[in-house]
Amino acid sequence: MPATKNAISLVDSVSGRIVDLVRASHLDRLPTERFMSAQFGVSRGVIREATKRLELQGMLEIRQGSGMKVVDKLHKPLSSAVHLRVPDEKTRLVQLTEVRLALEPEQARLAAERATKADLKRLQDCHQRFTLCEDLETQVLADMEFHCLIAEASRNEVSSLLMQSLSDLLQSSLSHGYRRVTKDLAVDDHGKVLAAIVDRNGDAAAKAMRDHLTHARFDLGLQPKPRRTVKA
Amino acid sequence: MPATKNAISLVDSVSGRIVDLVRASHLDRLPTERFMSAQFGVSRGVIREATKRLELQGMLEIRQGSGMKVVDKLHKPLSSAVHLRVPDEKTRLVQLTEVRLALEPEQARLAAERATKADLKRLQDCHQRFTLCEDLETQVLADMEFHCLIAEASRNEVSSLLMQSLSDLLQSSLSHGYRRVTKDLAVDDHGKVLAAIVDRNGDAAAKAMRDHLTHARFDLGLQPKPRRTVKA
DNA sequence: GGCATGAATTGGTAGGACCAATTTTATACG
DNA sequence: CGTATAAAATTGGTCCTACCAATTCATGCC
Repeated sequence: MPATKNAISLVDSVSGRIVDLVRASHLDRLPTERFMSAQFGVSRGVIREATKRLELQGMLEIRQGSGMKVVDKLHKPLSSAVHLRVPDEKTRLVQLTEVRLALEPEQARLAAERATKADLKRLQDCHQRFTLCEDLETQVLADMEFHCLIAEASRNEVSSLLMQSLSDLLQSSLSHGYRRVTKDLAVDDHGKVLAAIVDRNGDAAAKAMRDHLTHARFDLGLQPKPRRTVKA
Repeated sequence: MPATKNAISLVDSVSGRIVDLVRASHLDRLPTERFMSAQFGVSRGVIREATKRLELQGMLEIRQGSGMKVVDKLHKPLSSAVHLRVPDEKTRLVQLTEVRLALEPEQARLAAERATKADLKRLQDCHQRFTLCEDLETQVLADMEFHCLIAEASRNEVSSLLMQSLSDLLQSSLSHGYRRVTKDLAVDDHGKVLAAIVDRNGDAAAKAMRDHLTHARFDLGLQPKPRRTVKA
């Protein structure tokens, strides 16, 4: 903790205690600031700073007049970090797509190996929703949901967290006119990914996902950077 | 912003203004809380909450009595999110390694295509440092630095941000006795990755990195999950 | 029972006081 | 003049009280 050499600040201590409380109690709402201030024996200011920290970390949603709700949106911090690091939307989309091309074929491969029946059901339901939906906003949501479900089916929580963050970032960009209307190709591609997962064929799932993302990149008007031909 | 329906909170507004200030001025230190409170016309409490947010986002380091230093550690939030989501260290390491197996070969491939002369020099210097170092802590640092430099050389900032976060998380685990002493193999593997990057051979770089990470996984005693043989 | 209004509750903000850690300044000594 | 030490100033951390803004709950009316 850079703030002190040895002593831990009250805000640090209290935020840790709130995390423990949330984990131990499975509450869906936290007590009020005033109550916790009395219970923990600290000022309301310290509670505020601690709870604001947890809000930023995606663990709480805080509403004036309404209280604090416990949520699980731990992917939020990455979304904002990426936003801060790469403020330009086009650049960000290019880079996110490259990262997806690395990550998602492996997610699909692992999903083919690890998906439960419930995972497959969710994927199939989502695919059907995507196939049938008409408006752009619902398309974007179903499209991203399909990808997040695959990440979940891979049984890798870090990967899933990354995918949720990427999904948030992508939804913003895709809703801003970066999407051309080629839903039918995406539906076809998703179908191939899903079929390979259902067949437990990891290689096919990875290839189908790679093909899909390559199509999506073209669809979004994002060309890969030209290959360098000069030696160092 | 869940806190209000339409109005943006002062903390939100002020934190945005501080980000703009940091970006516009290239200051390495921020003015004091009291000064900003007067300048922005808000209470010190609001400044505190705003600056604490930026500290958590990896943009500031705050020290009592000393002031606020502007830093660029935007990867920090992901590190803590992963820590919150996957508290068990062994599980986390398994999952991080899987993510690395997806991400890093592509980073190496792109680095082979995009690395500048300066990138290559840094990689070579780092590799030499790794080769010559003796103590475990320096090994871990040089090892992770090599990987982060490759991510930087890929010219993808999102990827680089991810790698920095993964590196932080890994350093913690690797320093806790998860590492067996097989530095020579890692030096050999890094050498192969570097040679492929220098040769501008993306495929070879990706393969060398995949091989390296496979070795590292074995080295760390992390076995892949058994393949499922049952159809859905 | 549904709707409108007022009261209570809960988070948001302001400001002043005081404490704790760091930096700067002043003083003493060789 | 240079160095070490102490004191003062500065800067972040915490506490308290008061008041504002948004939401929820209770009450009254039709």
